[in-house]
Amino acid sequence: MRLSQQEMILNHDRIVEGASRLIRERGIQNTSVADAMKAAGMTHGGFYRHFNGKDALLTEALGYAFAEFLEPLEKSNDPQHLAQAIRAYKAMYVSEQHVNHPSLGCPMPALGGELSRAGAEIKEIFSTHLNRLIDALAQSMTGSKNEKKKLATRELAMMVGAVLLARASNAQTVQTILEACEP
Amino acid sequence: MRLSQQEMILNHDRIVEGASRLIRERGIQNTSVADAMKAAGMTHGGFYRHFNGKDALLTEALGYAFAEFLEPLEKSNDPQHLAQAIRAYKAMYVSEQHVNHPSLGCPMPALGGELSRAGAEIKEIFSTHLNRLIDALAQSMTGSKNEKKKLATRELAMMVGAVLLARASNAQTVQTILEACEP
DNA sequence: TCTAAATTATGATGGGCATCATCTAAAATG
DNA sequence: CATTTTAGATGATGCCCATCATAATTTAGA
Repeated sequence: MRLSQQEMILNHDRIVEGASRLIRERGIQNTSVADAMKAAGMTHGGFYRHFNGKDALLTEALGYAFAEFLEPLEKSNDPQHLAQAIRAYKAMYVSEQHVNHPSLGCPMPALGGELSRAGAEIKEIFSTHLNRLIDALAQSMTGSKNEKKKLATRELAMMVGAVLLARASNAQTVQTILEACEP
Repeated sequence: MRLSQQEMILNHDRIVEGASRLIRERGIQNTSVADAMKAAGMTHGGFYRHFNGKDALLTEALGYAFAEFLEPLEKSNDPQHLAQAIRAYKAMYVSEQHVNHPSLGCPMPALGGELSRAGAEIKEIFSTHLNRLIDALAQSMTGSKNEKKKLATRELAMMVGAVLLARASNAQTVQTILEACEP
């Protein structure tokens, strides 16, 4: 059954990518090792050839989820269209699409609760990517450097909170939250 | 072992209150029926005399947590000191104390993630209390009735997001979030 | 006082989970 | 081409949990 090294790397990546979707969709605790392996088309047995344990998978999957979700924002290096890209990104964030499809969405509202009880390493990863997102959003703010970062932090907190609240609310309340918190 | 009806009601309330603390501290899934009973000074056996199952306890505990957390805000009926009470409430919300002590804090950042996967009944309870909190905060806003509610919703989303992000962040990032999101 | 009802404790059951030992067959290596 | 290495499959182990049946014991009521 042995695979080539290339195929093993592909499998590894498929496990991480699938796990990043599953944990955003169902939560970390509701995603078993067997679930993650099945999503990659394998059985649970080979898992420990790829990762030391579930925590190691979580670390990689969290990083992947952030990278995937931040990519469209950080890709737009063109200062011409930066403002427009940020506007579109915010609108996407505070949208019914995002509320209803966490598996491809932001890891922060989806996993924040569980990660609050995680270890220092995970919190470090979380903080790093959070600050990356804040810095990206700050580019479209006005004021001093500190002021821009502050405004971006406030707005991001609002967007994260809006998605979190909307996901736990009934349909009617979802609408009022999204309308109130549109960028 | 039979207790008086009074004592049974007291026991029931103690289970609910303890559970509301445990689930905010550890999460719903990390709080077992046995944990909740032990917190009330009992063993797990008698649980099903009080509740149909874990879901029934969750329903009551969530309602209790909201009631307890909203009480200090809604208690201040005096329009004289209302503005001051709301100011103090917001400051308490976006504080290191609140970030570090979820067991007595707001259920929304603590449980939002898990509740997003809960059933309609739970989401109804969540929405009801969320709207109560929004209405309370809206009293200190200016503008039309709709505008006031909108502003309160935005600010509450920001506060909830700030606490959620801070709890999953490293110590340094906690500070920048709290400073940026202070009311 | 004595019987019956009811609350809590004890213990069992069945299911899910993370982890690991072992097996297999195919790729690396020489 | 022969041997070694190893990715993944199978299956077992031990733990935790929700739920429930039954036992023990005390209050409520006759």
